[in-house]
Amino acid sequence: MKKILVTSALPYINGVPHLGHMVGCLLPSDVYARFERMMGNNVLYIVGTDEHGTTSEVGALKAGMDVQSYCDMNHERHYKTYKDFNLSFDYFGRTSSEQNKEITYQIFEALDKNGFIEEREVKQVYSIDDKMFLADRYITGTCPYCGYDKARGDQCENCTKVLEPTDLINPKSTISGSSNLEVRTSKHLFLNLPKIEPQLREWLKSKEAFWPDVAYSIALKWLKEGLEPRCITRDLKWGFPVPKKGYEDKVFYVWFDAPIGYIGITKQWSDEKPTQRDWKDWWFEDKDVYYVEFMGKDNVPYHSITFPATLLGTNQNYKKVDYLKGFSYLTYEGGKFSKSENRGVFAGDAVTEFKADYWRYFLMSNIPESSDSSFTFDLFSSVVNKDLNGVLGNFVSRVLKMTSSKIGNTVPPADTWTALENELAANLQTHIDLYFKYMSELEFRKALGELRAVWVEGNNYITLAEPWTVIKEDPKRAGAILNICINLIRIFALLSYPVMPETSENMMARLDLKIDEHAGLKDFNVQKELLAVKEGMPFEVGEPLFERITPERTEELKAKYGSAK
RNA sequence: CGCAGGGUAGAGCAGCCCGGUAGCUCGUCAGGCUCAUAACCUGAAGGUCGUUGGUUCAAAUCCUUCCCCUGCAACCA
Repeated sequence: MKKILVTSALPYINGVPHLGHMVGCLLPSDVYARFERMMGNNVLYIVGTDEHGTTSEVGALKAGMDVQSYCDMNHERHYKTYKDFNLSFDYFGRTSSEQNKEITYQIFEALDKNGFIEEREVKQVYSIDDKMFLADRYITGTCPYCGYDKARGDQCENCTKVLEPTDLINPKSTISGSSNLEVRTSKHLFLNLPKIEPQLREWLKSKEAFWPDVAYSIALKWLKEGLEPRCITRDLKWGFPVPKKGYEDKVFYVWFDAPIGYIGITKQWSDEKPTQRDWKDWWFEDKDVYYVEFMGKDNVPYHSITFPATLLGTNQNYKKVDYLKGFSYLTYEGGKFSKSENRGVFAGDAVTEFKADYWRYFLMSNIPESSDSSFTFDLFSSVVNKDLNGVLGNFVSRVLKMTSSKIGNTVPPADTWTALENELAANLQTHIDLYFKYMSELEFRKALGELRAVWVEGNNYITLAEPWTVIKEDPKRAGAILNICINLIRIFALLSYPVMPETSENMMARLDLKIDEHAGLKDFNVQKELLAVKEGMPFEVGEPLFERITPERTEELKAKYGSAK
């Protein structure tokens, strides 16, 4: 039994998660966690909200709330959304927790003691009316190059030139609109990445053969361009106060404590049952843990460079990522998801239209693994109607309805296998072996392709075996064929569980069975599994597993979610 | 010359690392079946593998030119 630690990039507290966020880290991490549990492994799956930073402060200000209550409220909102998608995390924590504070301090002090922290003076824009330092992007003005009047202090969106806030003509705070700004000097702490680089380089090299291209090449790019010391403190109120003399009025930069949040949240989890759980069993290199991280490509530099460097710099043997699964982006009907423009499907709305499993299956089978991919309702409808209804749902329906009407509502007896059953078992075993292989290698598109191929084997078998013809001459043989088919339903349910947990439970319930979510797929052998549902066991036909999506409904959805450019 | 990823049948993807009959799903067309959800099964048509030049007996695959899409460019997360 392997110990597998799974984390998804922590969604930022302010954001409204859309399908792109779901598919870009949260959903695949859940599918993987469920799969590895089913394989009998000891999985710890950690998610939570990333809460610090200017954006929450500003968000709270706009909502007229204090930051803590604002984050409390949004934390609940995120939690509910992910529960609606059936994410099976062991703990949904917060980067603002006491536990994370404790670990952040511990790591910081180790880095400081080891000489990886240095002081530097930084010039920054201060807004006198807002009484705060402004991050570059919270300053707008006219671009000196192209004259665009909404250029941000970090970059002009119009001409794409990278800017300094001081380049802007007529700079203003985007928070209050005030132009009462001045440049002030402030002392900050930096993590000396160049000093850690040799260790980091060596560690990263060991991942080259294993990580997906998207991840490794991005990490390498940063090393090639040369690392620079990275500022880890901010002049803000909302965050962990810096425990160092002269820095009492500053907090840690959100990107310093956010990834440490994986550890902090694990401690939140273990603090709930301190006699049974220990975060230290998961977070040190000698604990024999396999650690897999999921994230979008924008997050890769932080997880492949700065966070590992932070951990390496402690010299405390903290667990670092073994496999970094980076994803590209999902675009929406050819453009970007945008809450402000009301374009795209947001996670909360998605589950009001269709149950989570529709989205889970669709997103996993079209996950942006090698390049960006596009969500369209045409494709969504096609996948739901073809794969879920036509292939899987229809198989369950035809088998149970036929058995019920021709034989009765108990499982008919099995019989000696013919060449047909032997061939079925052989084909299934081939696809299932590949399914397991691809799942454990985190090749989701390929894995989902094999899952679908497994379902097709069912329809293929029943077509070739023709129980509707055989029953006229040989009812016993027809019953044996249907016995195999009912066993196939159970097998399909077990295999589909990581992707579509609700549907799997529904399928199993029809056969009066339950899913074993721990080890249900361990030592899976088709020959044996095809005999699991025994003669005489009762079953229910039930309603269709999925609803079809009509062309009219597809058009309605497109209109409702703003697909028109 | 900023960097990275991508450009393969009408659509969406695999194959590229380790050159050697271009594969899968949807869609289209034809056939089969009638247990089932206008579904299921089988077969066919459809591709000068973005572009230029090169290496090689042989290039989607290796090197090179240019073009297009996406993301990043370190104080937004």
